[in-house]
Amino acid sequence: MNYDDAKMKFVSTWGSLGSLWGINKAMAQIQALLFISIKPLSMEDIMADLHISRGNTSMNLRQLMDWGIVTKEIIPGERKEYFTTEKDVQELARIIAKERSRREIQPVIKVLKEVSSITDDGTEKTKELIKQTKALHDLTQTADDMINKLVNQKQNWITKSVLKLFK
Amino acid sequence: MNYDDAKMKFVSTWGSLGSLWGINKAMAQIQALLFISIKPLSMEDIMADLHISRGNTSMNLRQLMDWGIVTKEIIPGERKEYFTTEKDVQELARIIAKERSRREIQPVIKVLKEVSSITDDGTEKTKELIKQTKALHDLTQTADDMINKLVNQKQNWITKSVLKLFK
DNA sequence: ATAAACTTTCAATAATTATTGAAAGTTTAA
DNA sequence: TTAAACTTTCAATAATTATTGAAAGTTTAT
Repeated sequence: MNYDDAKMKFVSTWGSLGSLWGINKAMAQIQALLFISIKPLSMEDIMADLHISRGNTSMNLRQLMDWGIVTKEIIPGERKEYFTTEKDVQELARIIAKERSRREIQPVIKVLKEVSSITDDGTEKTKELIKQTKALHDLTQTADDMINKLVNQKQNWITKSVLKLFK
Repeated sequence: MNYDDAKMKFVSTWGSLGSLWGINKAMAQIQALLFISIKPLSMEDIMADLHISRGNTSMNLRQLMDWGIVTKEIIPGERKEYFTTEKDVQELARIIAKERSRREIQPVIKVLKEVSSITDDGTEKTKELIKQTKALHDLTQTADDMINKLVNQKQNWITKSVLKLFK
């Protein structure tokens, strides 16, 4: 496999994986492109490489910046804006996990807490609803805590040492 | 909040959360409904409660069974089929994590390995592609291992003890 | 102040994904 | 074997989500 094939394969795989980390295809592809680029890219560069429109590129770059994954780079003497992505995978994972937690997990935890806190009217179905949503709340909360704590460790040794525990 | 409101809120929240664990809305809602039900439900029950068609119910129940989350229950003397879901959240999490790993993470790991194994032609861009996809491969692999190992522990004490490590 | 170079916005459209409903299929009871 | 009771399938349709492209907006240089 040559460079161009490998690049294409990586970009499109990462793109279709977007759903796994909760973003759309174009957004994931732009990030992938920047991730393996050796220099900042302009909107033109991205449009040409990915064959997507200017509007699409602009909107998705903005979203990536909102996530804190991509930043504008000003190149002196250049009129165009250039973009780069976080290049360190650990840091990337940290940002993504934090954002997903904030955007998706926290709201669900809130609802689960609410639902599991209704007053017990003594009926079996109410008891079951409370019991099950409480269990889900605890699990979600625990998982969320773990993800955040794991991902906040900047050093890799923690990951390794935890892994050892389970080997 | 009364029982019916709480039930509705839970079912619809869990439904819209479907995307987070990679399944569609109806599928997640059916699972949610079964999860808080005190007895197995028939297709009719589910259709009526969720206001969805017979075809939709049938297809999504089949998918939930493929995932291994829902099972058919034969009730003696009854002609209809009844359905139940796994009620233990830990076990539920185990099944879901395992399936997602198998369906989505493994294929990506495979591609990352492939791409990061192209022959180094000495150019800077190839070096960068190899370096970055390798880093992504390692991270994804480590995360996948951790998820699987954590989730395979049936007892909750492991989770608690890991958590303590990071407090 | 003007115009060129560039970016953003957003209504229209395309692509994708979910849902329906009715016909075909299956199982059970008599 | 027939018919009633039930489930599955799948082409048509609806709903949702992503993408385009051109007009409007912004910035910079002269």
